[in-house]
Amino acid sequence: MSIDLILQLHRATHRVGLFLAAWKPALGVSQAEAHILAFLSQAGPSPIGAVHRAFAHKRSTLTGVLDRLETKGWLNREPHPEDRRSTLLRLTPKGLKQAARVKEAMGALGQALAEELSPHALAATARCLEALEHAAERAGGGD
Amino acid sequence: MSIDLILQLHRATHRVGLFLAAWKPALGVSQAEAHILAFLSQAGPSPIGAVHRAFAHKRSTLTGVLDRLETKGWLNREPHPEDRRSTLLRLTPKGLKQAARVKEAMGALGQALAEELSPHALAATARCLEALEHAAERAGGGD
DNA sequence: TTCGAAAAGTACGAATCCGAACTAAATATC
DNA sequence: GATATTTAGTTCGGATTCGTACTTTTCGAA
Repeated sequence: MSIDLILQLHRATHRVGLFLAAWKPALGVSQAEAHILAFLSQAGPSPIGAVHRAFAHKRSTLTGVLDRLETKGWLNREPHPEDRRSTLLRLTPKGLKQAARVKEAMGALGQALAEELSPHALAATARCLEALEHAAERAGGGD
Repeated sequence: MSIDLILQLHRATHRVGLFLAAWKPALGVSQAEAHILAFLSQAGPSPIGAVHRAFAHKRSTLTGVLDRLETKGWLNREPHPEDRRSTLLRLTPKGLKQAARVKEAMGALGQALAEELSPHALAATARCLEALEHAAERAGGGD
């Protein structure tokens, strides 16, 4: 029964958060901040909208998180060269260093996962999550 | 690479939230409230600790959510007959009705999922999420 | 039996997140 | 070419969540 799958999804999400919070040496970032650091370090400089689509945060939430990251000196907002409405987010060297630490923590979790599950099972899960996103989006979760 | 899996997990979680928020007729409950209603209607009267373990919310968060549900008349706190430290949560008839609506919405999402994925893939995902929980918990996410 | 953890919850202020209204630039329409 | 719509992002006040400290009860020993 797939209601359980949804409940399980949320439990797993919370536990990932607890794991990152317990990581030593302490990361000193909230979960949302960690995600955005990891995302930007993989995707390179991106407009805010791309981050929004990547995580489905509320836009106003994103503004706040980005403010915090900018205050900490981990990223800069710069004008988008091709669209004056838009803002480009770029990690600073300090931000890149911090992102590396975040990815290290996430990688450790991935490592632990890989010890328990086959690559095939992991790939199946990625597909399932993707399908879940699509299903939720089509069925009414625009924004 | 499994960092992406973690980022994807959060995106999927957010999208499920958007789906539930967009459900018509409106549910009028937050995500956390919806989860707890669904859980209690499946598990029956439970102590707060069981709900805590089921979702890995912070305990203080749980107190607030339960306060809201109690104010709305959807659940009661009653003393646990066998442990005077503990409190038993019981859905009221109104709460059960509300839980049924929540489960209907979740079921619709599950339905959409089932159209895209085989039962086998869903089962693989459930196992993977379980492994993820265990990995995160063992590796440092106690509470 | 009594004393020291450990477990179950709550209280409260701080941090975070969200909804609604807003500005500004790009695009479509007439 | 003027105007309406869409897109990108922010602001602000309220709702939610969290961290820390606290109370009460239970359990395990000395």
